[in-house]
Amino acid sequence: MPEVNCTPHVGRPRAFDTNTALEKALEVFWRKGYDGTSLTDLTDAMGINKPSLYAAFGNKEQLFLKAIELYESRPCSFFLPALEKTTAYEVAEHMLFGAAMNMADTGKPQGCVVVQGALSCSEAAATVKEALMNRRVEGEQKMRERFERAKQEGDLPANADAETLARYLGTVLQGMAVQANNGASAEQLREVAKLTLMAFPR
Amino acid sequence: MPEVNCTPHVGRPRAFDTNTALEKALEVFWRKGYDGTSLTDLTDAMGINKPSLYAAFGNKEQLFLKAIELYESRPCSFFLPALEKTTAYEVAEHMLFGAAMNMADTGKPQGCVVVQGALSCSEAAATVKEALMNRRVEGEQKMRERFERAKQEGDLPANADAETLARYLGTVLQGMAVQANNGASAEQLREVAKLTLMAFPR
DNA sequence: AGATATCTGTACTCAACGGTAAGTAACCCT
DNA sequence: AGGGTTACTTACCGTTGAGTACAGATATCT
Repeated sequence: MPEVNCTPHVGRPRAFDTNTALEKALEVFWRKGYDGTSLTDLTDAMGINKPSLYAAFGNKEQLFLKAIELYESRPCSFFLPALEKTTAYEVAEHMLFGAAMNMADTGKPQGCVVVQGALSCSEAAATVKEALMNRRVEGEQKMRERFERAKQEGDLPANADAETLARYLGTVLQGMAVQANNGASAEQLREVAKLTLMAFPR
Repeated sequence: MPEVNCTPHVGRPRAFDTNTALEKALEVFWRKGYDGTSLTDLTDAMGINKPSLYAAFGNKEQLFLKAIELYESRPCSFFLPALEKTTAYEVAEHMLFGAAMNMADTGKPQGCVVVQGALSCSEAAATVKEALMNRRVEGEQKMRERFERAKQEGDLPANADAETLARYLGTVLQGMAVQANNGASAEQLREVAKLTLMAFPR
């Protein structure tokens, strides 16, 4: 896998930090979506020229995919940490409250780039759309597996439907992204989270 | 308000049906989003040339807004009928099951154009994005008012939080739109609907 | 110091974008 | 039948889209 941050030993050194630039690109894609973002939007935000962008990241599509990777691996990401809680209920709890805080964070664009980056899009964005869809589906798959484990460990009843519980949570999380775009506050999303948990077996 | 379907008595008659053309435009916007849809996409689908489109609908933005109006007023729309059910629980039930059927309908684009038409978008789409956001928020407002009425009528407990219940339902409905885009079936969405209703007071 | 390798900025390509001018075709009214 | 009005078709406008050629700049390696 070609590393974004590999610094060659020869030649003129890069005048910008690729990770910082990638963060900037992520923010633009997040706010404007893939189709709504132009290369000019990107280069303006990243503070570089087009040839530098192409040399460092390939093209618009690859830049987007790298930005998504960054998004999911950032320390403030709540998804994977939530999965590691000790019971299924706690997993759901941390997932929902983490999302509430994260998606309504006013220091970043609202919502979730994996949801809103390319939900409906042009044919040119088909690859990107599919990549995002796969991430959403995989996220639910991980929750499902976690809940199946919980059934074996006994903290979910044996008759619980792990698949539907995962899809239910996925639905609320994705809905929260839209809510955040509607201007919902973190507190309002927490209220939704509490209500969501009332349908979750404990 | 200028009516789309006004047929003047003089001059050459229109060679296409404006409502049929609007349906076609709606379908394209629904699948591709506002930014992802080009005028060529539209004229191809509508079977007309650009000047006809501009003469009949104004411009791309106005065409989109008219398509949304059509979307919400279509007979298959489930939202307003659900509001008229006799109890709050039945309202929620019909809302959720209606959405499950509607959004996963394979005869149309998946999801909901009000959610995915311009969630993240360019500055050129700002007006359209705001219009969609307002529709989503107004939908929740209508649910909230319906639930407040239900409290007075006694079919919701007096201590129920109408606002949060409405936002909860809105969140799940919007999440279902994303789920449908993920490829979720109507049956899978119905399972989510059932689970959602478990948190709803009856 | 010189050769080599990489990055940067300017200036460009060409296609697609949203939108329109102008001439022709088709209808109603008198 | 002819005038008035509206719509359709073709060809175009200027702008912006993504992507690149090329020359100059700046580093390491020998």
